[in-house]
Amino acid sequence: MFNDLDPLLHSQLRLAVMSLLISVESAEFTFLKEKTNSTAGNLSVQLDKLSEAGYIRVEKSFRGKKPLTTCSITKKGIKAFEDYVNNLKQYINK
Amino acid sequence: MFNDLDPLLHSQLRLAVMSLLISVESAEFTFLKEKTNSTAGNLSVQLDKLSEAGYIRVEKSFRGKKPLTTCSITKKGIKAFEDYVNNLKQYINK
DNA sequence: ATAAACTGGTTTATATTATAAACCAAAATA
DNA sequence: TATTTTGGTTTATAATATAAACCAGTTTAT
Repeated sequence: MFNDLDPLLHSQLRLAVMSLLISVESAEFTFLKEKTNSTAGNLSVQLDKLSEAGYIRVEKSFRGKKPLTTCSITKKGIKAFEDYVNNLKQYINK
Repeated sequence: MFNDLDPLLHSQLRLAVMSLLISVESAEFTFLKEKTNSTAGNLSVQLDKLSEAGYIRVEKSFRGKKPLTTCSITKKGIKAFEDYVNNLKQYINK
């Protein structure tokens, strides 16, 4: 009846991040921070979790002299997101 | 862009309970326990939270000699569930 | 009749999570 | 050169989810 929801994705901030990343090639930390309306600290932690799960790729570089963190979704991440959405439908389509 | 998701509903077990209750007049504790595959303790706690929020009504009676807990969704609960589902769509419709 | 197991839960403790606050290095600005 | 801003990370705290322990009463087996 109710499939389990991937706990990693069943989190408002991480889900918002994945939702953004799934429709772009890559996104910068500051872009994600602004779009999700999150604090930098919280975002940093959640990106780590998604990254450790292999759902996203996080690349650190520099733009000019400033640090630049760029994120992109992985194949595994896309699959996980799609599965999550499918499972979720069992809960919300009465 | 992303509306906040009601934290009370953004919980696998509570969401499953609401999902069940929205399509029936009322449901017994044991029915909810079985359908959601939850432990009694966890279910008990989560029903309390939904009840305190005014999202469900919990009635305690007896069937024969055994205690019987019966739950039903309230108007407020229906509204909250519908709002939650609508907000959620922003996250999952890329 | 009495012990053992089961029903229908609640309460309490613990692990996990989310979030905020504090911090840091470097760069830009006043 | 002091102050603020940028772009974050780390650490501490609050909130949540979950499991484990418990409880009152009932049924079943001995």
